[in-house]
Amino acid sequence: MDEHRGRHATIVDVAQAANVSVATAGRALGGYGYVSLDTREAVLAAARALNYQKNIAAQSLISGSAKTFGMIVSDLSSEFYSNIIKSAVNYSFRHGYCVLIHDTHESAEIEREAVAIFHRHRVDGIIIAPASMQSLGHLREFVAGGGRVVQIDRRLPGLAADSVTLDNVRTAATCTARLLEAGHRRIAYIGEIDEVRPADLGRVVETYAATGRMRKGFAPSCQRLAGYLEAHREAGVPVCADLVGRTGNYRWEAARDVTQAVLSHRPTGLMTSDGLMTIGALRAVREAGMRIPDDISFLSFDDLEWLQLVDPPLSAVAQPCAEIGEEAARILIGQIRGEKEAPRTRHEHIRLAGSIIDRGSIQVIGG
Amino acid sequence: MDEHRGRHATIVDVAQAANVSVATAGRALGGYGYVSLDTREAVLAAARALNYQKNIAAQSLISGSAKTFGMIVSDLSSEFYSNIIKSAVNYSFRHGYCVLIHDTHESAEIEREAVAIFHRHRVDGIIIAPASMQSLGHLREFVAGGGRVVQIDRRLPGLAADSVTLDNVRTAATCTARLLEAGHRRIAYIGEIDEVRPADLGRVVETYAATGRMRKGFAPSCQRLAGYLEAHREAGVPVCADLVGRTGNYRWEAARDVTQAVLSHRPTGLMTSDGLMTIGALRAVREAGMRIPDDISFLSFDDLEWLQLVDPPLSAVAQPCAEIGEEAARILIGQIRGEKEAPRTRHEHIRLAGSIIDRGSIQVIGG
DNA sequence: CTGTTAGCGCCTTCAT
DNA sequence: ATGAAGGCGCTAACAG
Repeated sequence: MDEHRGRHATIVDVAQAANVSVATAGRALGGYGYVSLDTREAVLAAARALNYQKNIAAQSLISGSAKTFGMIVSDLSSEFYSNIIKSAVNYSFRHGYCVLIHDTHESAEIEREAVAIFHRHRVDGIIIAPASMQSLGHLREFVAGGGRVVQIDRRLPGLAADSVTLDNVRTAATCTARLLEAGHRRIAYIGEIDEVRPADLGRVVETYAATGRMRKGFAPSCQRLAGYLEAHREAGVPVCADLVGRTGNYRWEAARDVTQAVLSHRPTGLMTSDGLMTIGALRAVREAGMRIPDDISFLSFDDLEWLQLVDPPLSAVAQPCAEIGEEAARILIGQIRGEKEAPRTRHEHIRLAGSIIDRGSIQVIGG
Repeated sequence: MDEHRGRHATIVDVAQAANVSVATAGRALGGYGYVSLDTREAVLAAARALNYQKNIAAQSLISGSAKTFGMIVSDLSSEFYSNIIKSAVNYSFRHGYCVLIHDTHESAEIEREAVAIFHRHRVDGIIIAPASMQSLGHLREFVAGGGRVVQIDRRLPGLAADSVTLDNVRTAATCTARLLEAGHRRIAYIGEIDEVRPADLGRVVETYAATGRMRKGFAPSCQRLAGYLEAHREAGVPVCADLVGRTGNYRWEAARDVTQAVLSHRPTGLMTSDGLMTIGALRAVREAGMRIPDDISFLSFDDLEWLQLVDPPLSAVAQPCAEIGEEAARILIGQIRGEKEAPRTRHEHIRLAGSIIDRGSIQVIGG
């Protein structure tokens, strides 16, 4: 009658068309149990003729799995996250999983909502770049209720869940070492560093120089500062606190202003803590009329597409986005497979290293 | 026993905890039918205590709707699509829908797979930027089976489905008019234009000049060429076929080479057919040692983030990504609402206009 | 206002 | 190798 909508063929329809029982049709369609070759083909033919598509909701009700992952990031359209999503989605699909996605705009409240909705969809796992260090109750609850979680990019220390992150300290140290090896002795670092109070910054640097110790902090810009300091220490090069620029907020205008100030202390090289800082720092360098790499060497943390399009192209350290996405999905699938008995108490924490893309913006100076 | 996984509270658990029947619990939880205030609160409290989350799979089995959309694009990580996805996802969530996503890398085969899987998930609709003009059988079948489809960015003429696209002709005409108004009489256009054979290009331009008619073609670069020609005609300015650069493929290196050749015909202004062409064209302009906007005015079709970061910043026409995504989701939701009886034969085709972002790369020359 | 009952589409024993 | 029957978690008739 009025079945112009939602008139999907069911396994019953297929069974009737093929003159078999629903059980047999189910076996042929689902690839389980015993079915004779002839019946199987008859069923498959009937299914094709009816354009039968298995209803995953029904399957999920029984199996408990919707063959679906949820993915939550703070900004879906950023070059970084969209690349991670792309690889995670592709990997998941190749392994039979769909991906539900959501964007929180860094709102913990929206994140909590997203987790709840994914829970209602009974996703087989959530890949998430947590929006907040504080509010993680919803994730804890999800995990406590048996939900699988893999954190990416950011890792909550208080959450019992796997993670795939960049090794910020090591990668920043590698970057710094590259500049040091090129002969630079006055290297500027521009970052948010909001976990360290402005008044404490000088002391942190000096303490590190004296003891080789510092609280690494959780924020990437702090961990990367640690790498910057470590590389100096290993090379036996003292750090001048005036060369560490702290914006305190996440705006490129602040990075421009801070860089402008730092430039007056005559660095010969400069590295940033991420792509946004790169924008501000580059602008300040240009406004100061300095030429890259002749007047100053430039190394961007985060490799964004436009870095190869500016003049001159800028060297950068690229995060392994594709790997991060794949690893996260791989871990989830691994968890699902390996859950015959083990209740899992230990967690996997993968830390990947970034790789430097050399575009010639680092000048080698007199060794 | 071994219920450390998947031990989700069900409506039965909640009903028992609240000492009511499942039906009553369902009514309280689902917000339908009559429930007294006291019972409702008791049920809700029990649900909260058990961290009950409704199983959407079960709900979907009855209602026929999983409250989910599917979204398929050819490149999830492109600035263009990721912005569209972001807005579509946000709009959908705000209206109670989740979004499943997939990336086809322009493969029609993967697209067919994605549609099938989304069909199995019984999505309430698919938002898609079709990968191929030819292969659309899977979409036809999906629509024939009662599936809802909204096309974005690209529109298949042979598909009975709504669409949200950019008005390429009008937008390109606006761009061209902007250059013409600035006094330019020799405006280069760099595009893929692969639907027109190289040998035919001159004839197409001349035919248009003579008759005001041309086959607009389906590919964006051709429709935008049409707009370019139309604007010239309206302004009474003749087009020189030598200024129309055809790459024939979608690679920035080709755009660079073609632009290099076109520059020898001394254009005073240049516009591209999209972001990739912009990369090649910009490189050619730089390599030719020409200064923007003094030696040549530059207008990019597609506004990418880096255009404001190069020196000098480049003016561009921005596609309304956020609007495209929202409109697509809005149409889908509208379709769902308006399907009491109407079997829908007419379809909605929304064509949005791009807007020019002026960054000063267009020089006004002697009027 | 509340409880009982019968499915939605599929998988899974258990017979045959 | 195949069929019959029960149930996953929820909603939608019905009664009461």
